[in-house]
Amino acid sequence: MAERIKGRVTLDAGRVVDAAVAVADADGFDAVSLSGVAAALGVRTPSLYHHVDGLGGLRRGIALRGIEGLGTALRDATIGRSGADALTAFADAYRDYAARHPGSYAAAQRTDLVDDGELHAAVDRGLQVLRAVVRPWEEDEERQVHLVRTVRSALHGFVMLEAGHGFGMPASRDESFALLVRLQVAALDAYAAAGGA
Amino acid sequence: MAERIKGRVTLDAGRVVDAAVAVADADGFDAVSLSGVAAALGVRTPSLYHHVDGLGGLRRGIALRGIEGLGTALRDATIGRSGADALTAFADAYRDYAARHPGSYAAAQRTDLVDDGELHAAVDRGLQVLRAVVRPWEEDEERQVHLVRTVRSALHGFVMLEAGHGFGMPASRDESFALLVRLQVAALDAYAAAGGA
DNA sequence: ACCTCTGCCTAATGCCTATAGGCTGTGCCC
DNA sequence: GGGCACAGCCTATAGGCATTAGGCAGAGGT
Repeated sequence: MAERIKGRVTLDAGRVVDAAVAVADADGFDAVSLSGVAAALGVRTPSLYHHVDGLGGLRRGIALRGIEGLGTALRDATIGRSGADALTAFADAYRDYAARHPGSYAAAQRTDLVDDGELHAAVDRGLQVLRAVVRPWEEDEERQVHLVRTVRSALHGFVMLEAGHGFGMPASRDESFALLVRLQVAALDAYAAAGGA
Repeated sequence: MAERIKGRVTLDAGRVVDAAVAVADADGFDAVSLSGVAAALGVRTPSLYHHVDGLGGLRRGIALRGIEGLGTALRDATIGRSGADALTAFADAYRDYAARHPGSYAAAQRTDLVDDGELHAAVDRGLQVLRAVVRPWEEDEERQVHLVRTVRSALHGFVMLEAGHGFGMPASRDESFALLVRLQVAALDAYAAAGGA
């Protein structure tokens, strides 16, 4: 496809994004620059334009990786589980992924990526997993949306605050997260018990 | 203090940050640049350095505004309320502030502002309000921390997702948020009923 | 009236993105 | 086996931004 052998291996869109993801996860999303990635690849900056569509395209590539990686992690974590068990596994996988790939996760939250069909589809694949997880508490698809948003908000918020060192108190963050998940389950139980109020 | 009258009013640290906040809230935090703010003020870029400490200082100023503004909004909203009533008012004020000041809110989440005493103190003032709000469900200060983190995560996550157009489904976001708040209350009730499990 | 100081300015540097156009080696085709 | 076409790297260049250095003018006190 786009692989040449000479002794020195040459570039490739995938390899460029690989390098960018590495920078993003190591030094933060804002630290990603074309010149930095080019330097990491041992190449001059303009050469990257043959593989990605400028800085915007590179960032989009990182975001797509983040979204897809998170989606598969979530899917893998919840396979064969249901109810509170599935929700807990989902939550742990979510937090774990964000902690391991802070740059890619942050990239996926860029607001300038709206109306991007491929990205939206990738996000939806992840949300389908969560939708399936909350189904035991709410059959109706219309109302599931609100539950999905609620759970997603809690997880996303925790993960963002944790990544941004937003938790100043010395109390254990693991413990806080475990409580958060338990409270989500309790909330869903209460919701179902009340018949979807 | 730093106000001169000539016919043309001159600069001031406060005025510079004012202009920056206006840009941030209108065009997004990432759109804030020294050159843009200088242009908005009818001034050349280097002139700003007499009032703020470069781009970093300007961003910090925006963040501080966001944190303090949010804190006072939260305090005002919860005065004279308690229990579920207070939590609902807190949540509504939180979301409302973030929606009205997206740039300042985003600025307040920058990860590069750790170990900044003044900022931390401002954040703590806001968190004290939330601490007081959850007190009816948990007296113990150690364990309050986890509840504060949980509620804060849910609100922060919702607000961030909403600001980033993360909710693709056409379902009402107001309704989702109202449910989120109700579920937080239900979760806290279940927590208290179980004696802090 | 002068002197100082505050606070604006111009000038210049360096890093970044982005575009245009040249050069080289690979692999195919004759 | 030799030339031809092309992929993919390169240099050169332009323009935007942050940042620093140093000049200049007006306000206010003495």
